[in-house]
Amino acid sequence: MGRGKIEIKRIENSSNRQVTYSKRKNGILKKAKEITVLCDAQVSLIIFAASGKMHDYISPSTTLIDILERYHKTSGKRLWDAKHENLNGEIERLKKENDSMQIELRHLKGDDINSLNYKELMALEDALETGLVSVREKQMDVYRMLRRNVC
Amino acid sequence: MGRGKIEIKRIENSSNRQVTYSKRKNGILKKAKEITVLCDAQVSLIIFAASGKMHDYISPSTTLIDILERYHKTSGKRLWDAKHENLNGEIERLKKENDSMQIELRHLKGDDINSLNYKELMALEDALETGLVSVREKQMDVYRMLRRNVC
DNA sequence: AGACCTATCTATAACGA
DNA sequence: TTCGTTATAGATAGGTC
Repeated sequence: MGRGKIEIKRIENSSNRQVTYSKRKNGILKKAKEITVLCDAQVSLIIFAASGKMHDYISPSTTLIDILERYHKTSGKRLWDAKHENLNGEIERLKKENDSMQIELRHLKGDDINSLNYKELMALEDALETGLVSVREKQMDVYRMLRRNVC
Repeated sequence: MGRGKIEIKRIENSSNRQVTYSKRKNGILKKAKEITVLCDAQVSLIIFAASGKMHDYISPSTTLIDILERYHKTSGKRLWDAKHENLNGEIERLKKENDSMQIELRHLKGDDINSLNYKELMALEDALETGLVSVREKQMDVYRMLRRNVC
């Protein structure tokens, strides 16, 4: 549709590609509006350029959500169901992580340790001693710094 | 584009409207495919005829879900229902909880304590000492139990 | 409903400023 | 780069079968 015929394959020259994108994007948007008016159609059109810029058109008689619901019903394809499952999975994972950290924290604070065996208690003691050593060293560092600044 | 020019307004004759719908729908689908190939664009196009029939095109390099997520991010418009928002909210909450527990755990183990001030270091020392006392008491309990069972 | 036809209209590729 | 401009390719309205 222009001075020369072009093959339908990726336009290698990036500035031509950009120009063509912009023109054709406007063309498609216009067509979408036209079919909406001419034929009582309901259109949802979302275009992302390679650059990341987005353009969209949703027929004014409807909403994107409405179209997606109808899409879901008509095609049977999952949209946010799958998304929901992913989210639920992540929540499960986070909860487990949370629980085990909470238990570990309580143990370090000396709570809920009745169920631990002797070996576990020894490991816990080690961890606490190591922590205590580090913290006391750091305290001394801070203390020395303060002294030096004062004197 | 044809034997006669037409105004862009609803086509009153229903059979003409249907025919025009079918032709233009094909035209738009073709354009969507073309811009995808020519310009590396990613398109999601869903069309409902007044009759309820659906047609769609999603660029093969992506998925509708992916496009909707990007749409959500780019436009800020909500697409998902309240449930979805709640799930996202819960994930955020869990992640924060997770992060703060992780930090607390590291502190108790004597890691990453450079940023703590003297007061915080003292509180940490207290916590560790309390924990250590509890753990050693429990160790003694277990030890006494073992002795009693042996003798 | 399609599928094909074709005169006409529209979109746009290439170019220029 | 982003406008206009213009020659041409492509889309399609109105038809026929």
